[in-house]
Amino acid sequence: MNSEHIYLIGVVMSQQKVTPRSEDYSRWYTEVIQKAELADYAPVRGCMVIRPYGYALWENIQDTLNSMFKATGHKNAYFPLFIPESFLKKEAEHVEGFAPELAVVTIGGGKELEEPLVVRPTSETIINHMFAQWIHSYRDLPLLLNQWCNVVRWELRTRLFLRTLEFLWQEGHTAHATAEESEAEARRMLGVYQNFAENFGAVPVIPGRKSESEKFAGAVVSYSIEAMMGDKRALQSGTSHNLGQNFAKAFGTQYLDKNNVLQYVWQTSWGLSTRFIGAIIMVHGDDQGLILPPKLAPTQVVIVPIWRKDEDKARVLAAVDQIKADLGAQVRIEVDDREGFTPGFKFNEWELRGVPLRLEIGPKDLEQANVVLARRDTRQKVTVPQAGLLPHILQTLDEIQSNMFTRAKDFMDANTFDVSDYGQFKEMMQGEEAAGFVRAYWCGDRGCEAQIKEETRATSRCIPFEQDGTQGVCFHCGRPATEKVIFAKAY
RNA sequence: CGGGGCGUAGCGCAGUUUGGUUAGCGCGCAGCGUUCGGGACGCUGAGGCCGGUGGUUCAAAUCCACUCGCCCCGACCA
Repeated sequence: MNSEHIYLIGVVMSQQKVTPRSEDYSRWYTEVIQKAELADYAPVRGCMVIRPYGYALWENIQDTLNSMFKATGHKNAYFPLFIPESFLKKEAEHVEGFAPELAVVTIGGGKELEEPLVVRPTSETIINHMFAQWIHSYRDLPLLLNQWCNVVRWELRTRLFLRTLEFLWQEGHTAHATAEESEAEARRMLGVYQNFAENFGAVPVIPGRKSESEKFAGAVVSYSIEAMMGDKRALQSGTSHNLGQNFAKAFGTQYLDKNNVLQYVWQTSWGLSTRFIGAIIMVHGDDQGLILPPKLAPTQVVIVPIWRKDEDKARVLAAVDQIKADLGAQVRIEVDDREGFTPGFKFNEWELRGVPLRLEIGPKDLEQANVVLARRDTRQKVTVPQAGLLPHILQTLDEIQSNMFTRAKDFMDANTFDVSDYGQFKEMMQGEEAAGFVRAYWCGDRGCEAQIKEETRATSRCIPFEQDGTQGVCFHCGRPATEKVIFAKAY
């Protein structure tokens, strides 16, 4: 490989397109989403339109998770949007948890319905209703299903991708013969999420158990992966629940075991939603806009051809066609040959849209048989020969992917603190700015957590699996504590 | 649901205090020409139920009443 010229791209710009993150983080967030054309506001409050670019990102998330679920033996199915209201009421904690945020249909075809239909906020109930009919024998177990769908939760305060009235997700639902199996399944699927988040989204996460008050309504135990956003707030990026026999008992989901004894099944459910797109935006983005991880980016390489005269144009575009033919099968490419936009404009636009790698090619490059590659993550430009371009690009995309993860991991680690003094914690959590993650001994008591939330607006995010095995005293109430917990301000 | 703010072109705004003829500016959009290696420029042009309803008036974007919607801040959340 020839000597590569490396230089940083000038940051001087004639006009600021996006509000800098340091100025107003949440404004930056909404502006980036709209300007990058990921999503737009819908005419209904709290709802959003996912635009083609955002949906392509979601499709890549779906494809990746789908192949992971296939590898773990899960099959896709689809259950109805409408759930009889009475179903929700069968599991006590479940109703209590979801009642305030249900959308309910009371009229159909112009007539008042005999029984109102709930628009699914999640599908445990209707799935159990069906499981009860499908499962008869231990031979029917385990039953491992997943569905991709939309769900509706009538939230008060909404944010694009993070919390909208309707959102897209996948929900896995499984039934098992033993408590050990359902526990193992819940943990296994959280592992799948961690693998996905870290190795595909380049989003480092802390896997752990949810506290009593943060756990899913109707679960015995909830697990989650927690990620740190660019403003040091926490975002729950995926959850997995061991439902025990709670729903099985409410719906009579039973099977005959080997001894011909009727048993309730043990269940799990787990979900990852379009919220994860919010995580990608906030974990990686900078003041230029999005930075998408190569493995999930709808476009991995954008080619910007540059020309002055018509004769140059023809030659440059011919070279672009050749490059496209060489790379096309292995790299997701887009060629930006729009007329009437200067190269500089296009550079900025594709950076805003977060394309990991840009390839510039113009008359000067043709003479030398070179191209210019510009990395989105480091904003470095290098000149490389056209010969051997494919392996070079593939390697660069790998480097970007791992650099993005490392950078995010370093940020999270640098903003995670061990604290034992509650006064210090309170100090840290003061003000609007989030201080990051605080790891502290905590007793696990519901009331204790409620007080902490009241006093600091921080909540327990998860009790990490990774513990050093030592014991201590609760940093808030002083009672004995066996585990350290992550506290943070959360989305 | 309580407190604060805002509705004028696709977006951002001016005009409203003190009513007056054809409602303006920037960006964006369309056409043409010159440009093109880090956000180019000129000319021409399209685009408005001034959130809605009712009232006052010779006359309402402007004054009055009601109403609808949105945004921000406080109690819930993938």
